[in-house]
Amino acid sequence: MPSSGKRSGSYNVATRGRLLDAAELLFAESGIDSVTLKEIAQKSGGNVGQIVYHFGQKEELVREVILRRAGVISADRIQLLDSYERLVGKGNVALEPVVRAFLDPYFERLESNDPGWRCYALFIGRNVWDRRLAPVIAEGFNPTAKRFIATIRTAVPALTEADSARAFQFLLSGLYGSTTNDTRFDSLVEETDDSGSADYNRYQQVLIPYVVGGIRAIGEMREAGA
Amino acid sequence: MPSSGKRSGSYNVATRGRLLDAAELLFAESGIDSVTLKEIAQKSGGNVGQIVYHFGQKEELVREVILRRAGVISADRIQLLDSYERLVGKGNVALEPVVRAFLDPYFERLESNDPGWRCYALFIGRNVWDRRLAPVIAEGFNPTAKRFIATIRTAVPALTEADSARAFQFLLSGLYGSTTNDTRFDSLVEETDDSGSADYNRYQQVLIPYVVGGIRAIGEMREAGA
DNA sequence: GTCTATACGGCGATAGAC
DNA sequence: GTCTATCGCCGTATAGAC
Repeated sequence: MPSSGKRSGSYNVATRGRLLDAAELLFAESGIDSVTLKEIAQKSGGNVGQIVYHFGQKEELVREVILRRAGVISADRIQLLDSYERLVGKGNVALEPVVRAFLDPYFERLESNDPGWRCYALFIGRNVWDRRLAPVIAEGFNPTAKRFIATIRTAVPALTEADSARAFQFLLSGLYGSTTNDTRFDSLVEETDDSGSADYNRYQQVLIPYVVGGIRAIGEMREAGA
Repeated sequence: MPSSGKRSGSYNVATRGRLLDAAELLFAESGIDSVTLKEIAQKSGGNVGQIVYHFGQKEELVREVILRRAGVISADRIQLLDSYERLVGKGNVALEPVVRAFLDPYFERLESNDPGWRCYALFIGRNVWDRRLAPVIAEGFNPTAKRFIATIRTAVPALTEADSARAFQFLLSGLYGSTTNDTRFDSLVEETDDSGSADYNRYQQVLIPYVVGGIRAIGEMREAGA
């Protein structure tokens, strides 16, 4: 990487981006392992050698697919939380705005024009708990996660630190369960007038009260002395 | 399949079981695709040919690993729900016992002597939303799921059918989030005195109030007119 | 009926020609 | 910076031993 950054070559950056886009799409459709490097190359209009050149091995390609958008979404979340804490004071946070600061940016991106975000959500949701991805997931998301775990506890002081971490894990599970699965939901609901496959908005509407109510209930249990 | 069932051969059933056990363990450790047939065969004390003979292809082996225990856990859940409904009357069910009827059998098996159940839970939790597994998962779990979705709605009548289905999906997500992830939880909690890696009981204690409180909150939102 | 031995096409990864 | 040749290993299929 000599002088001009993006320019030398102009190919470099563009090719990387196209390869990442293609990989993201195909990983979302079929999972990491079912997708071959050849398919990714074809989808991007390139060839296998380019992937090897730019990413070395498949694992690194996966890594960059994850981290590329993880940074963006994490910045959104932190920015919202910062703004809110500055307005109400760090010790005066309420639970629902904190939960919204975490969830809203995700749903907002899902409804944006860039369809890559929807692929990303499918891919991430289906692979969050994959052992092999744990280091990358942690690298991309743990700093923000720790911040939110601490803030949830400030909002609901009756929680222990472990309670708050588990509550956050439930929050994550609910989010990924909402954004990952179309087909199974459709097969569980008879009436079809409500199940517009990718209608994330409907999930968001029930997920937020669910999470807030759930976390409050844990706090109430602790206050009752359990 | 002629006369004697299990006997001709005694080998047949035992080999099948060993292969399924080995596959279950390895799938839980490393995921379906990372595990090779050779590894499964070695772990079971056999060879690749046995797998091909008994299951034809890897996909069918996966299928039988899933369905073997799905039937057992589903029967537990239905039996508990039936008993409860008979005692209080079908129209008088309360939310928490219904949630418990679904969650308790799972946690109970997790704490049983058979470590296969813990492998199964890790495997299922990491792969519930896998597209390729959707048909098998539906085959094994949907009948019970539909029953619980309907019963949750009886317990909280303010829910729409779609609400109840989404609530059930959150319930599932929370369960699988609890039983799937050791490492990430550990990396999010500083103090180590509470995080005895596989302490499912602690998850169960907070998951039940969380789910019940969350579903109630959705119902209250609907009653408030949203 | 149960299992072993062997062969085949396709994968990810590597090295090196252009 | 791009592409081809090659390697070892994978899942699968099959033919035949017991």
